[in-house]
Amino acid sequence: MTITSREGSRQAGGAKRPTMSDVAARVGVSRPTVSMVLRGLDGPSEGTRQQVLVAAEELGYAPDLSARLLRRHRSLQLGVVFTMREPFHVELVEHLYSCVAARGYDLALGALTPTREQRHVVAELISHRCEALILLDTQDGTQSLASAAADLPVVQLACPVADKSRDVVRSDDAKGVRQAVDHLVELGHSAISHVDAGSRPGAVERRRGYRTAMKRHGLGDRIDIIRGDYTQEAGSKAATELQNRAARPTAVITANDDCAVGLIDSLLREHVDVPADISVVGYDDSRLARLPFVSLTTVRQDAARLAELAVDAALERLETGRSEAKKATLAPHLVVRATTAAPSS
Amino acid sequence: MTITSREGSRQAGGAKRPTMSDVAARVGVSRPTVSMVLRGLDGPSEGTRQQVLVAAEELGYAPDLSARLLRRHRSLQLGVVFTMREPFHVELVEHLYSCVAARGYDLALGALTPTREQRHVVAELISHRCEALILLDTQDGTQSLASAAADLPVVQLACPVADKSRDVVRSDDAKGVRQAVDHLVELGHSAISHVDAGSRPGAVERRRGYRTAMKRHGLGDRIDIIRGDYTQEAGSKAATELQNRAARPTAVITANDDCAVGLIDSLLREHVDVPADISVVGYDDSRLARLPFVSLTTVRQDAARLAELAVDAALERLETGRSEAKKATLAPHLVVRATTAAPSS
DNA sequence: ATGAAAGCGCTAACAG
DNA sequence: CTGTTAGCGCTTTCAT
Repeated sequence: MTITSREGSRQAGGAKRPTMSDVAARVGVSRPTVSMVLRGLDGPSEGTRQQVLVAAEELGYAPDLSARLLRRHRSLQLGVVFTMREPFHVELVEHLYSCVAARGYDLALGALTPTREQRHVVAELISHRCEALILLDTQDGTQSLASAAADLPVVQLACPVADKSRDVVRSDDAKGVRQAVDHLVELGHSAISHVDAGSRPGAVERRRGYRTAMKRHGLGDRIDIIRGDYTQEAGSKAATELQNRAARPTAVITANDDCAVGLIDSLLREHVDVPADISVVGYDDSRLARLPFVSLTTVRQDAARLAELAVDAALERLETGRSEAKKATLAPHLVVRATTAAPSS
Repeated sequence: MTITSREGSRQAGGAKRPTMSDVAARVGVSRPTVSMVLRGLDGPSEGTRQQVLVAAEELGYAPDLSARLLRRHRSLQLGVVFTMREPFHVELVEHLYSCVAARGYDLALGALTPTREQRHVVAELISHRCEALILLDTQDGTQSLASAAADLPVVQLACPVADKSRDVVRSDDAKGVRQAVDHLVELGHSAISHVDAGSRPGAVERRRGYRTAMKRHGLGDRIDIIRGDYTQEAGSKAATELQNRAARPTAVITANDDCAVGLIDSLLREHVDVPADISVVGYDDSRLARLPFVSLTTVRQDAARLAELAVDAALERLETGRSEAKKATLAPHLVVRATTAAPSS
């Protein structure tokens, strides 16, 4: 076999990638045959199949997904809008990866960063022909999506927003916080504060759950909400605020695990002991909370299950054509570890 | 929705996406004209231009990147292989995003997760026709890339591996650790341990830097390396190991900031004070280290600059056809904060 | 300044 | 079981 001109002019970045025709030519079959072998369809005989696979391997053939997509009108990709800085998002995305893989789809990551806001990220995912969008954050509310993603299934994962037309998969955050309050009250606490997450997604619900639970225990007048965020820094700031007060609460329910850890660390540095001097509850049961030395009492969200439900919701729309919005709410549950104890009287 | 005129059965999702032909038809011009307007090329008159833009907007037209790529033979995408769980990677990726955007390229994220190893991730990026690869991790060494990415420019960012043909952009880790040792020695320490990152990328260099610096200070016989990792958990384990010893070192240089924080927190919980009882140095100067309540003495790597150099290296290969490997090494520098002090007694 | 035609790499539909 | 044909949505080249 003669050397083609292509293989001859091999340069940095210049080497042409082998195409399906190249593989076909090498084996002496037609393109469609190669296509079928590579996609694992049956039809081609075992002999051809082997030859094709060998040839593809030898040539270093890699399928061109763009061309495939163009022809098939299906990208089999789900777009995910998320924040890499948030560990819980990362955890969800990892689960999303395994879910979609098991169902023959793929994930296209659209990371929100300081330089890329939701509007931009969503447009990009749409241009890549994602078939559905899974949002882990709703940065500028629901607005910027309205036009762009009008025709696309959109699932909001763990970020409830008032949009009746959209699928929402989430944990019952109010209930989760209520469990935390119940736990603390049982331990004997009554001065229970809440460090919230301001206007971030989910914060409203957690705040409401806190208020409701406090009132139910007759502690309505002890309600104390400290403005925070889903970050360690916010927890640290909250610690400072607490230290500046005349009277410290005996327990704090934080916005999430990161916030809790920030709070605890700052307190430790000022020799305020957790849980001896103050009890702290996190939220998410992220990897962080489970670390042996953190051992945080926290409200567990089942990330794997949330991811699964979100993927199911998206694929259901795609494959069965469902068009009514579906809301799935999982029950969270409290995981008691080492950061909560009875108040020292 | 009801059945549309042209084709009866639609995929779930309903309305067919408008194509360039639709926009062209609406305005009454040809496809190429629309194409040029949308790409901002000059040629079309100002009148047509406006009409096209309006029509595109009204129809909710979004370009199909796959089709564009197929025709242009350029994806203008750089693939990034990284680990979402590592904060420093996240930081680098955020910088990469702004770098490539400024140069007219885009990023395709390939996240390594427990279910997706490097081999798979790289294959995926290649199938998406990325023009170059930026690796922030070399999970299974350099091997699995050999065949797949033979013809693709590959830049290793902050993960030096012995591959002479590849571009490498990194900090001089050995030097960074040396600065940390120097600092501690100046403070009066001599029992300085190192928690390393085992076989993770970069660990070898940092270990070597530690050894060299210790010897240079005549502390060759005090060399003490504790096996660790780039995680808070590893730091915590190291703390446990230290506590089990007869004599504790007075200072520890950790694998990275996460590891340092894990170490510090575990020590704090056992009422070992940092820096009073033991000094701790991190590595990376990540967001974590800069948090006011952490205020970690650490070795700063210039993430923004590293990202920039990596993108430059990749684009240089693509655009100028450079083919010799290029190694760029930045000088890190020590940032002294609150976790180091003179040894007590 | 604009249009017509060709074709990128692949797969669906049909022929043989 | 395998080959032929056509065309996805876009951009390039060339003609007008």
